[in-house]
Amino acid sequence: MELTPRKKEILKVVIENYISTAEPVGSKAIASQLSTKVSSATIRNELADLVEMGYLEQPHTSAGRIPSPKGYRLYVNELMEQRALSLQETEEINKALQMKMQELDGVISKAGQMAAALVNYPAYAMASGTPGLTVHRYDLLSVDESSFIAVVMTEDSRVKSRLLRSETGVDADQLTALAALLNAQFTGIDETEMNRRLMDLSSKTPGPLFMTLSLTIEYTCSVIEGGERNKVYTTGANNILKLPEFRDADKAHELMSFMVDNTENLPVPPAGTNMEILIGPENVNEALRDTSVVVASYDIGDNMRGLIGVVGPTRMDYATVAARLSYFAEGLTKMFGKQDPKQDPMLPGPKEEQKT
Amino acid sequence: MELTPRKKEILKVVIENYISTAEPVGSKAIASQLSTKVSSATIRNELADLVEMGYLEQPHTSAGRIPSPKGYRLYVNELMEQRALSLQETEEINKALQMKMQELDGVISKAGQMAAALVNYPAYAMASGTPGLTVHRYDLLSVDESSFIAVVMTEDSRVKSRLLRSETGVDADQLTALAALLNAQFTGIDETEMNRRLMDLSSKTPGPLFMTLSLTIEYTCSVIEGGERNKVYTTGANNILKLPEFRDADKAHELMSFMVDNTENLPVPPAGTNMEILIGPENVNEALRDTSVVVASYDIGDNMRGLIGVVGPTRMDYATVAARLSYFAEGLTKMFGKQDPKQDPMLPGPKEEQKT
DNA sequence: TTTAGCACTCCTCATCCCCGAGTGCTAAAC
DNA sequence: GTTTAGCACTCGGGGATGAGGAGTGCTAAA
Repeated sequence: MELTPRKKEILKVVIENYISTAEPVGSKAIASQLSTKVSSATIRNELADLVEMGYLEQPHTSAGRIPSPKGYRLYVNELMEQRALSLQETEEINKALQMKMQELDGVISKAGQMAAALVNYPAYAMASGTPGLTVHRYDLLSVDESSFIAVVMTEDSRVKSRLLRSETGVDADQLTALAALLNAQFTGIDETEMNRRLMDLSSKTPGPLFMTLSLTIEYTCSVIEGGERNKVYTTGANNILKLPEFRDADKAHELMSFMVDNTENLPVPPAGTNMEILIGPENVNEALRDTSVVVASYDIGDNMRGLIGVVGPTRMDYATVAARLSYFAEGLTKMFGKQDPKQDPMLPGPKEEQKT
Repeated sequence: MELTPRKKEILKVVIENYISTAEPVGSKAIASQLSTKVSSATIRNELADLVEMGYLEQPHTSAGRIPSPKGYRLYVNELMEQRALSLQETEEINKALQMKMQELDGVISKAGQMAAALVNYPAYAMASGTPGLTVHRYDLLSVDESSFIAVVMTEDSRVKSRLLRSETGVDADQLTALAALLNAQFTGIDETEMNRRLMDLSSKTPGPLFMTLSLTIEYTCSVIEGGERNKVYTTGANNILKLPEFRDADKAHELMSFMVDNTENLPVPPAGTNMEILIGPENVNEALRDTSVVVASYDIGDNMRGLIGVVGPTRMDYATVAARLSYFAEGLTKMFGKQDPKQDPMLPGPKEEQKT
């Protein structure tokens, strides 16, 4: 059977009605919204065909039709009109983008929060890429006979520091020597290599100094391994409680628990694309098979990508969500990109405001 | 009318039954659980008195009794037995306490998460105290002709750093001079005073250098003002969906939204106490009047206090929650306190593990 | 003061039935 | 061949009804 233009139009009307009302759509209602005027009986014939073809479903014999995942997929791929954002919407998003995002630590979770607020669905945010971050430079600052400050600057120009305490004591000269050693031998390498070299040095270095060295390396490892990357932030989970499909507390609880616990299993868009929409069963995760996910990515610096995803019912307003999310992600990319290339892309220009 | 011991015992039985079942408790059920054997009719007489005195309520004439807030209050103050934690429970909490809490940034939210997991209710966490944090020491490290690293150590020994970029360029000598100036004139003072002194210097300092100076001060202000203090973290909100009183999605949504949005209005225990229990209408916040809140505090360093609060139905298991929360808070206090006093209390001992 | 007995209340749950929206099918019209 | 009107049918939603049962209050006796 063929998918005539009229069938497509009917499908579109059904989906858009269902998106806004969450209730099965009947033939009469469709007839009144169609561009060409036909009777409801004609629509019914078409609807029967669409059900047969798998684009629509019927909750029971005498109910209207609701879209199937296949129907949503066609809608998203072909029928959905690129929704133009209203001036008000763009302004709202721009305002959100102007939020001071000072440190990378914080940007990602903030982005998730704003995405959730933007679309009124739960959102998650994470960073991906740069699995092997390395250290670019070390500084050790003497504080007193037993403490010093370790300052570590990573390859991607983030700076982290911590007060460390050596039980054996360290003086300023030792720290200078140690910093030289670190900068010479412990830059540009990954964690395993660091530990290997540390082992090598264990015999050649005086005990107290080695203590201090390994302390610093230990801290360094925590910096390059930890941080915001790998972490997933979820927000706006409360939004799902407003949706009729989650009025059942058990369902809502299931999804929420999944989102906060199984953070590793959330969908990630394929490399090279900026946005992906996963509809219902297209999700690999069992817990998401009744929901849809829209994920957008933005660029942070050279080798790192931020991800913002939105989770909602399959009846999600794809056009609006996709439009807002992609505009927002583009804004984020621009925000990171527009910085002076010599400057660390993760840091704001000097003019930026400071208040939190 | 007098509150006889038997009345108290009955009240206690009613409350404990209601806590575990969430259903009105009848006279027969009470009779079977009382220490002295009396008939249900006797209980009914007593119940009628307790209702009259305001300790119990009756949903409708022929239902059992449920506790009123006044009843819960009496229970919490007098009747509730200090619940001893089982070995398993203490072990569980101890395990949670061993989680690596490396930086103050993170400890507070982590504490909230663990509290939520511990009691299966939504929890919030925040820090209070030290409104006027000041800077103890500055270091400026030259990176290239236009960038440098600012390292700021606060009075409470936290160290923060950031790569800054001066449009006008700075060399190492200038940075040294600037650092000396900062350490001489910008330590131990609060934000307003900082800005005042900065103003004073604006005319006396060469333009480019002043740019760099104000940039650094700007960053410093963001450090001492921002950070984890003042922020409130909420977690475990999904827990309420398991409770029968929140099966109604609207109620659950109302509470959840309140907890994520109105974070400033969450209850704080009065100074000088370690724990407070607020029952139903005792909460000032409108949105919390049907819920109870248990808040415990722990000490972080000298002039700072961490807060963990748990929100649940008035039918909350006060004995267990209070016991776990206070044990947990004590553990946190100890964890911060046991550190070498010379060492920054917010940082782990050198032996601590590093993996995240 | 306590207890047994009893009538009464009121919620819960299951059943039933009506109503209406919507369908599928058929036969006529275009 | 396609569209339309007509009509019988289906099925869920919602209100009415009634039995069952847990629990109460009251009274009178122990």
